[in-house]
Amino acid sequence: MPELPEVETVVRGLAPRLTGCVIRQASFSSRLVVRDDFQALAARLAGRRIESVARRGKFIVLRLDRGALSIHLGMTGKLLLDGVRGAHTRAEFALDGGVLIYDDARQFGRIEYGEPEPKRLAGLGPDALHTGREEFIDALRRHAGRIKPLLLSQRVIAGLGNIYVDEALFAARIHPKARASRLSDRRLQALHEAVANVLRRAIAAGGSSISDYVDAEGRRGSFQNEHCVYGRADEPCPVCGGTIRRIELGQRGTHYCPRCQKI
DNA sequence: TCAAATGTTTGATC
DNA sequence: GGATCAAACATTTG
Repeated sequence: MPELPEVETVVRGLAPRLTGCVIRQASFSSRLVVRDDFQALAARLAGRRIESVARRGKFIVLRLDRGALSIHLGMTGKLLLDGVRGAHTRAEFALDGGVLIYDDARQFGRIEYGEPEPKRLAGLGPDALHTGREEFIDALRRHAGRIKPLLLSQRVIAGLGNIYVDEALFAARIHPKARASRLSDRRLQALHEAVANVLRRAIAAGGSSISDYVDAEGRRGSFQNEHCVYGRADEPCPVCGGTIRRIELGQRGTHYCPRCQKI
């Protein structure tokens, strides 16, 4: 569910409500989501003040008066302000300004604490939304692989997932199997613009809700209505009228227009 | 019953 | 060191 635009939407909803709040009590119930000792982590968090709420790639980062907490939503994670606890609630944070519920059916999400920050964040590449043209091109050019798996790798560029990679490649008219090292400057510039453009539009729409993504207040996004290729196999291409195809690439469903996107 | 799902990690192999 | 591929995690939905 959550790629950069969805995580950004959640962070924008949380930041004004959480900043300055104090964590009164934390509790956890999933060994998969929380790998640390529950009691020790709860003890560490109790009494901590939330200094800021930010996004890095697909991670939500709560900077505390000591250390930082990162929350990755995985595939089905939801972070709900004053939400209702349910069968898939995996963590709860009692704050002086409300309750924050972490709900995650598949438990692919992760909650980690670190000082000064969780180790996981160190391996992230430059953020897809805040990377300049030069840095973006440079990050991709260093690799010989196919462009789609590269864009999905969070070490190369952080924040993109299956939906927005397919949409950006379509907008830039680049075939998902194209080799990054062989794309011209012009085409990589077009890709950089397409990535920024699709992400900005998706954020403006509150993200994409394909199955169950909701923001911190439980609201769905609407960008799924603007998808050109993702989830539209066998439908006509909005640009050329050809048929959108779905293939498998890097173990992920991949959608593209064979007429618009040539290698 | 089977396939697919907005993600990431790990290990084998070339 | 890279790149590629498969499998794994666990659950829901069509």
